[in-house]
Amino acid sequence: MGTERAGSQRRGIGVVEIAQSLGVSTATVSRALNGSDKVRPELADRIREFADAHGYVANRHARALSATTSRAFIGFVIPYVDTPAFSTVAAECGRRLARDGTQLILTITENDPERELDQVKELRGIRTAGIVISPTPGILDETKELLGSVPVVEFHRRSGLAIPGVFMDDRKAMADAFGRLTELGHRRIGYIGTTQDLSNGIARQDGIRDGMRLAGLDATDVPTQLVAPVESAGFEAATRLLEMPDRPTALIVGGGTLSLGVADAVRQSGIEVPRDLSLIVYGDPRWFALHKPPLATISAPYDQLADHAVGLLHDALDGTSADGGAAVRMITPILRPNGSLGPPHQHTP
Amino acid sequence: MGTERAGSQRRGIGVVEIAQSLGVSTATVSRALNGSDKVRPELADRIREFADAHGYVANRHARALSATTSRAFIGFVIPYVDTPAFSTVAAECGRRLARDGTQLILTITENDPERELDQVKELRGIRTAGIVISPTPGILDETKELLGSVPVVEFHRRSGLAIPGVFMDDRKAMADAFGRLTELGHRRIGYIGTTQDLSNGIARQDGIRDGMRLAGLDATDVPTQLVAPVESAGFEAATRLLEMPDRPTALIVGGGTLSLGVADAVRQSGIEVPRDLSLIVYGDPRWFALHKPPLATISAPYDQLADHAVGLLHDALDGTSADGGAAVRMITPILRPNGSLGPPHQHTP
DNA sequence: ATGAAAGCGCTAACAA
DNA sequence: TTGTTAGCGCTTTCAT
Repeated sequence: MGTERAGSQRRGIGVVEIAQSLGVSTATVSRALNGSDKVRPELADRIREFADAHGYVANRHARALSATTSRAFIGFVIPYVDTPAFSTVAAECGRRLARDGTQLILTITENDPERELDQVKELRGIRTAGIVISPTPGILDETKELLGSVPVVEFHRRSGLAIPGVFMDDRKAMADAFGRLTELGHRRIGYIGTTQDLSNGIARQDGIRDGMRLAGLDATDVPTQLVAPVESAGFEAATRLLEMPDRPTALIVGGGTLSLGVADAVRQSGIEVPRDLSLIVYGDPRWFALHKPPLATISAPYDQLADHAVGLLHDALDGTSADGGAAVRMITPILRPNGSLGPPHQHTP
Repeated sequence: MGTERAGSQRRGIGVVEIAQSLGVSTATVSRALNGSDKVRPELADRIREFADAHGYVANRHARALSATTSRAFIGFVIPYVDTPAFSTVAAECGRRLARDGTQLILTITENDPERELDQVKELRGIRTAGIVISPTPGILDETKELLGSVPVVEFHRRSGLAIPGVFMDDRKAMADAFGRLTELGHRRIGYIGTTQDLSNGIARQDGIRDGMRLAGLDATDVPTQLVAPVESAGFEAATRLLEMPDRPTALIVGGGTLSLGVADAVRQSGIEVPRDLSLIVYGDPRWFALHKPPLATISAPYDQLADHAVGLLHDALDGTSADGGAAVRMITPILRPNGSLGPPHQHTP
């Protein structure tokens, strides 16, 4: 109590202690520890050994403060961490960056532009070498300004800035899915998606429109429900569509969380899938494999996205990319057909 | 090209610039910015205004380097970020800590003790004020040593160190679930869980044993499969149990990922639930609501766990807790009965 | 190949 | 209440 902790090391050793113990200068120690080739190999080894033996851990703050050009940290800004679309990408990027000794700093905005601004400020305070971000729909101008001054890569959502990014080609994916249904003969197809605020909501609806056009259908053939991206909203939207007098013979859902609610509504309605209704949902196929029958899903290969994100980030850090043309890469989600797909059933009028 | 970026601020301003512009000392600026009450309010306001207007962001590294006692960072070490058991807790803790201006640094071990050691070292290098960790089963001695010298809170898994922690009382939860089945009349109950390596695997199996004892059953009544915590293993384990000549009338699963595989196997087996088999799985009820019928789940209230973790962390940081008795808090997962539960069906011998 | 010394941007004694 | 002056622990010229 109150007595200093006995023993050799109170708070770990630093370069000075190492230098003194070995009778060299701190400069030499620093060079050896950073693998400079300008140190006698034998000496360097001795220094590293000593450091290891004494559990030396470099103070990141000191290092970052003196060395202006450090890739010690990368900021990662996402709306949620409990959504696979974001968490999977975060995990993958973290893994890949760890190889270079770069530490990922994860921050969560919960789609709040104010929090987003705070986070980005904070990251600038940490002097992260770069930022990977999935911006909030209402991103603040001040945030944009801040982002303008560091290497940035965005994913899933667009900020409107001319910066490199990786995105899901949801438009194409939805058009493909729609096409699959029309090929099966469906002419009345319900769509449940998210509202326009969310940029992928737009793309997905655009995809549906593309599909309609291609099949020669118009808006009256495709009853649409745009709702908030929550489970209950999906449930209600599906219920509304299924209670229509002239109800659709197929349903496409444009959102992972929505899909859970929709699947539940379909189940409770007692409508038989795929005999009386074909169903394509959006999200992780593993989840929807539980459904009876297993549901056809549009699923996104997040690891690919992470790959590209890290690649673009490296380009941005190295200043490889041309200033003018911000690289944009698209990943196309995969349609996995399953037991929930079939031709429309002619029910008696 | 090559020309310095024109304009007033190259890399943002610092305390010196503010001090010079306002004709005060850096100390005064620092005090004003940190809300010290020893600055003339009017002056303080003027300083803060100026700082805001010029987009001042404190350099965290400099701050951390000079101020030894800072709560700027908390390290968070978990095996996976794409598993709700960890990601949900991380998100909650992050949210709660953000209120105090504490930044959470998330690191992923993937259950690799070497990576864990690296991460913890790294966190020490960042001089995080504390660490919240869900240790790997094979945690290294060196890691333990490092953890001994900072405020630490563990959750979900135990390191064996005498440090505060929050855990799920899986033992009790499993015993309760088992009890529910025996109350319904089941005398032959299959258990599918994870191997002993994972500390919660042990607790869950212990719970099953408690339930057996209470119901007067012995090991031969409870065919058990201990497997790796992956979906396919769950599928295979369930298949094995369901193909037994004297097959169980009920099944309990002790793991979220396992449960997905088990549910799938049950579906494919064609066995009718709950008529010929009662089923209790572990995990998020939303997932298993998709099943037909919706499955009874044992689900863990992760937000509560996060609450306690943050609480314990604060205690540890404040040195509130007595050195000897490391606080341990238990959270009991909730059994949500559902359509998958019923009395055993007497099938002809 | 090595050392001496000057910072990086901030906070914290100690003076005034 | 404000200013002066040291550092925090490291990297990095510039000498040697």
